[in-house]
Amino acid sequence: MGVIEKVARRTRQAAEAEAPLPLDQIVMGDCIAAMKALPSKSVDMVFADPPYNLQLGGELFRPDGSHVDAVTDDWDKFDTFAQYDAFTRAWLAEAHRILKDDGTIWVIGSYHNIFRVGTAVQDLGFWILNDIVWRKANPMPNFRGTRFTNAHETLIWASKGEKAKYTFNYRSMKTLNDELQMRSDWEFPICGGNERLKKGGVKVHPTQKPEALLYRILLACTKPGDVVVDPFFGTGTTGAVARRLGRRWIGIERELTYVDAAMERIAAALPLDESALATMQSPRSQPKVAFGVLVENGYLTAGDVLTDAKRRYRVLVRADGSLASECGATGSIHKLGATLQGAPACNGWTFWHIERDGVLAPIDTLRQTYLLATQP
Amino acid sequence: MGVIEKVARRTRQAAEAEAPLPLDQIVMGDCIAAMKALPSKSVDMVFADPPYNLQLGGELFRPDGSHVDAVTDDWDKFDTFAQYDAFTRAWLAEAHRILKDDGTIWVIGSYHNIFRVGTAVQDLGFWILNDIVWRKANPMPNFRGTRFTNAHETLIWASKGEKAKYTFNYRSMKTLNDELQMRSDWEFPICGGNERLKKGGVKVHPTQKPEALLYRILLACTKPGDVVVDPFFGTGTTGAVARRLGRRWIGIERELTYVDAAMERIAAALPLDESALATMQSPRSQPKVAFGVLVENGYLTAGDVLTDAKRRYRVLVRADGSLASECGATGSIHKLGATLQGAPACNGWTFWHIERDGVLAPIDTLRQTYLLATQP
DNA sequence: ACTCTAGATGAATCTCGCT
DNA sequence: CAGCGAGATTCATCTAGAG
Repeated sequence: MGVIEKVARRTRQAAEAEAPLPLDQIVMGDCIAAMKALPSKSVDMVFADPPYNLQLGGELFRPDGSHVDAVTDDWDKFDTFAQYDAFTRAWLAEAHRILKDDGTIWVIGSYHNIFRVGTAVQDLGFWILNDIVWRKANPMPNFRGTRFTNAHETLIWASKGEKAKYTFNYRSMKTLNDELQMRSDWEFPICGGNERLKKGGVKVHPTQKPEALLYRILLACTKPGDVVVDPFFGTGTTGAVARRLGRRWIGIERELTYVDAAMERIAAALPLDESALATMQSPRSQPKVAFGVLVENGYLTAGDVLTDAKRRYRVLVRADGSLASECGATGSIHKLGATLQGAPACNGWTFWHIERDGVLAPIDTLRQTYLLATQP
Repeated sequence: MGVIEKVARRTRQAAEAEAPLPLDQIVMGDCIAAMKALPSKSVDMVFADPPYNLQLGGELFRPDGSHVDAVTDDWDKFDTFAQYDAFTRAWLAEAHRILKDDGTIWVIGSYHNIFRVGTAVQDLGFWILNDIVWRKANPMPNFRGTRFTNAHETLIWASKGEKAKYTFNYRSMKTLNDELQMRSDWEFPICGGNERLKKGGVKVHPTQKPEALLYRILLACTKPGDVVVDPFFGTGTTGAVARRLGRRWIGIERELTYVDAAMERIAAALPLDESALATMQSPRSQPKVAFGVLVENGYLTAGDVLTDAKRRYRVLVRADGSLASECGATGSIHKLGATLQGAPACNGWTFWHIERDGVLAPIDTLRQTYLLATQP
């Protein structure tokens, strides 16, 4: 190491010692440059909600003709995967540097970007602890019927390295989950209602995250007084939740509109009210079982014959859980029951029966058997 | 049949005879070499359950210590991930080659490998259609309480390219899910009970996948008779389900123990008969009925009045099956519906209604009636 | 004040076949 | 290959306004 490097190094160390962390503040500017200004090994968590690189095509309309408001912001535009990867690795490298050795990072994304983010996370030496699935209670449907409803997003939780220590408040999570271990799949509604920031009736940010999500993350993986950095601060969900939970925060954001909204929001951050707390509870897995699930799991087999209690109607179970009558009519258990009876509606679970061991039993008993076998 | 056709046909048969697909067979050996022996663009789906690279932590990484040169350490990590990546890209490239242009690939993995797999999938030109989460109803708990219970695995579904066509049986999936769109999060129990293959009380394969998972995948994304290749066949879940559902399969596997177990298992899998195999069809694949045909056949008469459900618009049916509004606008049922609403598009079948016996019903019901009356 | 209904909307890689 | 036209396609939740 030459003299110049030595001097430069000493100067930088001195500068770091002098520069205090901009705690509970928003730093305006590019996230990579802003993180470079923070000292090494100085923060306890990085929570990042980077651009997803959606690559959307043309306009999309709902079946009722209304227009879908897509994410068309410039900050989500990248020309190539290589460009997105370079950006990802640059900000992740800075995140790694500013984290204390026992700090952790959280990143959220969708299938558009999360695989590239995860690969970069591993390549930079982070050690993945869990991937977490946010199951959306109310996702936007797939309006054209071309794919499965995109009903979840993925989060990655990683420590600084394989042997690194990290904070995990196991008891808090177990308590939050009715004395069952917290699983890697979490269900929350998307951000809406009063929580969704609006200005003039228009949403301020296209992708505001629910506070319940950040609440669980900060509660699980930080201690009171810990410092959380959010390099893509947006409208400041991380800051608002951190303040409520007694954590310190640093936000980095380029857009003035978002910064203004975030400042106002965090200043007003009130203790979580009861309705918000209610959404924190992990809902018991839904007792609802679709008829098709029984076919998939072998409780019924395609080809089985169902009848009503008086054996007036006779139908065949098909591979996809639809029923087919001898007269050619087909449909779900409810629809076909209604059609054959000429009724407006029908509860297929109690209407249709299957003969087992000479006894005619409603198919609802099969559902009960399935639930008993799979519910904890 | 003319001479030319006969010759062409014989030549094609000869070509196929030289390199026939090993349908409904297990090919023993390395998956990359075995796929290389298959012709290009010859199969409809690849389902892959590759090694999860779980050994990365113990065997491929050096322990983290201050005495180890940081640069060398990073190099080492990159090198070992590179090995897994090279293997992944090699078999994915072969999968891409053997797939027909309208074929799709499914890959399952966990956080240990799925990010690397997903990145490779994208880099090879595949176009991700969905990522699917398999929520385990009964996952293994995290015994040491150090992380969230790892309660899911991730699947990637991708077409050969952005503009590629693919099979998605939307109606079947909606029926299977009680008339709601099938979401990207699926819940199944892990493979156990009678389904779990055992020999001498010990499980034959450590990661046998549940048949219900493959059942949904094959039902959703293949047609009867389609060919599915599984390059990591294991104990043959893919083959067993494919046989039951009337799909053809090709398994590739190195371990003799697994091959033996798979052969026995698949032989015992009973194919469903044709009527049970039938599924709900999308309207697109049903015979098309032009609106004019209903007029021609007296299901509607020129001069009949149609309105929308709320009776905001009122139009007259004309002899050629076009509609005429009081304001002078005319057009097909779709076009006029769109014009009057000022919408970009409109489904006239569900938009326009006719009053019969005091009840307002969509004209689509007339089409259903016509189809029932005329279909064999 | 409360109920009911109609309308709006959310990180979305969202048609197909013929000319 | 671009353009055009037929016709297929949505779930949970919140808000506003009517009753």
